[in-house]
Amino acid sequence: MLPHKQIESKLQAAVREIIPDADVSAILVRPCDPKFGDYQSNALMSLAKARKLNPRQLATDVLAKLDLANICEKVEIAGAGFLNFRLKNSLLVQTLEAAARGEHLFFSKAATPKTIVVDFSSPNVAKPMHVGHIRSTGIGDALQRTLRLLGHRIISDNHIGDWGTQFGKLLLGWKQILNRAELERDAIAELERLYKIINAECDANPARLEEAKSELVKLQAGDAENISIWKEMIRLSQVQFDTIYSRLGVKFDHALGESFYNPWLGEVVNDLLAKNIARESEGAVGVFSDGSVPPKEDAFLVNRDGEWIADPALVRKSDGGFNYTTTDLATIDYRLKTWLPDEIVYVVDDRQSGHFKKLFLIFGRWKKDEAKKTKLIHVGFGKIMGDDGKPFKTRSGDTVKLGELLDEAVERAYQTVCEKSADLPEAQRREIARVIGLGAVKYADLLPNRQSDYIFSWDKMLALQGNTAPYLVYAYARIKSIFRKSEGGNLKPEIKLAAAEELTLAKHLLNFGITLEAVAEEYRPNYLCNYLFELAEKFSSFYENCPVLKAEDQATKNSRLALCDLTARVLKRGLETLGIETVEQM
RNA sequence: GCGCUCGUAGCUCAGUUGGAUAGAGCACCUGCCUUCUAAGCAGGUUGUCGCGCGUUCGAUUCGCGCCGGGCGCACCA
Repeated sequence: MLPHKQIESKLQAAVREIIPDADVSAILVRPCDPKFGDYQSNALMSLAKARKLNPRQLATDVLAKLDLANICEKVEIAGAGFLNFRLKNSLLVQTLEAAARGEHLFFSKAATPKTIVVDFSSPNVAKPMHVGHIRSTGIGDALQRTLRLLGHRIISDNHIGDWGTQFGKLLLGWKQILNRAELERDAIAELERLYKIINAECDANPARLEEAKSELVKLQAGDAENISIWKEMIRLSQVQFDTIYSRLGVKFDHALGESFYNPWLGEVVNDLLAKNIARESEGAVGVFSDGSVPPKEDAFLVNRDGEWIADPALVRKSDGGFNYTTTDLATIDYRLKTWLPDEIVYVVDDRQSGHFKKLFLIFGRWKKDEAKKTKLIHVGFGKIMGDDGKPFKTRSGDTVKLGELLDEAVERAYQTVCEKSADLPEAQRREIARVIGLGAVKYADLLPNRQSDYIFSWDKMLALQGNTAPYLVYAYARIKSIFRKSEGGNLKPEIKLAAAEELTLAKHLLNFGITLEAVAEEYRPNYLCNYLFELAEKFSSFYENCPVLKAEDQATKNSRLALCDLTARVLKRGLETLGIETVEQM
């Protein structure tokens, strides 16, 4: 058991002795400012407050029952009732040596593994993946990797947009203005061209819109020609998706698109109607307020000029077509029946928070018992803005295509590799540029808190200095360079810590697991970014001040080599968890 | 109008049950490559945490009000 878990567990036991009925699940310890110690707990102050006790007295009482022999130095009560813990050097060394022997890597698997469906990326058929997709794809992938690492059973599912009204227009375009040669050359660009032209025509001309609708109706009715064209569009899009995902190293267990759920949509609506959850209104079918909460908190009401009016979620349009709420309900139902998950996590733009709020409420009304067993979670994220504060576009007003962004990143990285490492063979420089360029883009997107909008900047996203992926990979490559020069020999799992930089680095290694748990708990990969950046910083400082291969004696050299190796392993594993590769040399 | 969300250093952003003297990167200045990769290290400068009130031993964090930005508000997803 990792030291902080031991402290926590002993602390909880001590609290239980003083206050037998206390809920000790919130009694936690956290890494803290080194001037106070290695770990801190402020939990006793909250507990004292809730029970109207004197916090310092409570801390004193708990401390009297707290036996941390062999774990910590003398525990101190500070301030209003903080407990400050300083690890015994012997335990720190033991923990590192166990890691050096391969017994752990500073994290432990979840005590109760959960089954979690992670729904992310969800690109649309016949449209190019653009810069916005980096968010859902990168965050979703980092989360599935983190949860898997912690021992959960993950089912990742790409809910591809392969159905919907846009296909009416696409079919019309395909039949009337398709350029076969262009389709061969760049299928997605050609499909996008078709859509833009027909869409503009439909806006201007109602007759054109009717034509498109009629193509859609034929598709929905199973018309053989339209089905065949539709399938071809999906196939062409899938080629694009596969190319991008392969470059990004993103894998899904399933890619059940919206169309997969078509067979059940009618049943869903009928069932909702039969159970009086939905009702007809103006020819459509929708789910309305059930009056169970005050209007202000009611997701199905909206205030217009002082009056509360219905804001339903439609599940069937007046023309008989279905809405995405219907598809999403069928999807939840399918996932629950198929995988029995404890959670379903949706990594989707925050602008859809209203949709998910309603969706989850409707599902709760529709399938009460199943809904109780499964947590439905919307992990939202902010928009990517241009430097004018508006949604990010290229100078010509187009969205930035993801493939082109990745190309640019790799190209910029290549320029730098050629400057810094001109002596490496070209193939190796290309490979380094690929890893660094893609890593820079992913890391720049994962670093900000996912909820905030951020301003896109080529220079920032492709930056190779500062708090970036290249900095982290560079730290890794420097360690690997040491080992290339260490002339073999087996690593000895014997650690001794003397220099301040060694201690700082060693203690930071121990916090890898806490960080992973925080990422999983709040679905925030940026915690891991910051942890790894700090690790690289602490390593760099160690590297400057503590010679490894030229250490003063053999024992120190062995110990430092072991520290280097552990740092490299955590960096590699951590970056891998963010979906970022490493190189041995750069 | 109503709801959601955001407002932290010159710029871009962090800030983990409310917690100790609010941090990082970029930019700017000063040092450091005849010792393991200078994509680096060491140090320096920068704040009414939008404003006000409240809860609390303690508020960037919670509540209320105001100001300012963004998003959403029935047959697109």
